[in-house]
Amino acid sequence: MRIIISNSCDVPIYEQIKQAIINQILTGELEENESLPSIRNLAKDIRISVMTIKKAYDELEQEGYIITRQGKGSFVSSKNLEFIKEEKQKQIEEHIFKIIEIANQCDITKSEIIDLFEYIYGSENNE
Amino acid sequence: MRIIISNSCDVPIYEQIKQAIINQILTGELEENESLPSIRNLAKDIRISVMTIKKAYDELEQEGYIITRQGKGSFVSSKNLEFIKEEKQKQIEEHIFKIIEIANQCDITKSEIIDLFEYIYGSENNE
DNA sequence: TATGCTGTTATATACTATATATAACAGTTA
DNA sequence: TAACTGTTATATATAGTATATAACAGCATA
Repeated sequence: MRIIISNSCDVPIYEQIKQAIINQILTGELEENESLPSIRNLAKDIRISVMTIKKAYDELEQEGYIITRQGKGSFVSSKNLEFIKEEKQKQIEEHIFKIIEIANQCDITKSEIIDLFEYIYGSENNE
Repeated sequence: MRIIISNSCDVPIYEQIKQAIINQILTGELEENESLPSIRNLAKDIRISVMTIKKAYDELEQEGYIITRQGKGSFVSSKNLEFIKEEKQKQIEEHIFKIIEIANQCDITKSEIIDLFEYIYGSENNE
């Protein structure tokens, strides 16, 4: 499993691990029911405490991304694609909230934001 | 000075103070060269330690929003508002890049994003 | 110059989140 | 039984946040 941890970053290690795994689930790099590395192995791999991995896995389970069984291991939970799309839409909504918050601070108008979006979208997607 | 602090929020108090003051500068509620409340008065007003106010003011000075002089007080720096607006626009661009990245992962279309934006913008701004 | 404002610095304490290490415990499978 | 899984408990360390207090220093003015 490819997970890169930054110690200089102010995001907690367990959070970085969570995000890396969520990302791999959402992109399909990790498939439904696929087993995750054991907490001990992953801890050894990326030279992190077992407890830190456990904390990441615990939160992933609580949020419904994985299922953990004592003695067996952890597995990507079998969720439908619609759920994943909803999760992504929530992420987009978070960014939109932040954009509106910033725009309200400095009189940037709705149409200015849409223009900016259209411009960036166009150059990103070669339209 | 109207500053509302939430203790239940996970954003540090000094950060909430910073954001409140930046907001007031950007909206013009605090004008250039206007004096800010003294750290002791503000601390008393909102029932917060002087040191916490100082930390907020220190960071505001480091980021160029205010100027502090021992014995005199703190003042809104006479900074080009256009510069600040450009900084904010860069922040918005970063969010747009991330939105497009997420959208490309799961076939969310440009018009779906714009619809979502219009919807959220409308409910946030009571249009 | 004395008073009363400013901000500054240093010290001590406290709580929480994060991260580590270690050991013992418990479930699963071969 | 052996060798994997995860779980729980304990202890320790560090950093960030927040508080309280006291002493120090600059500025303005009566």
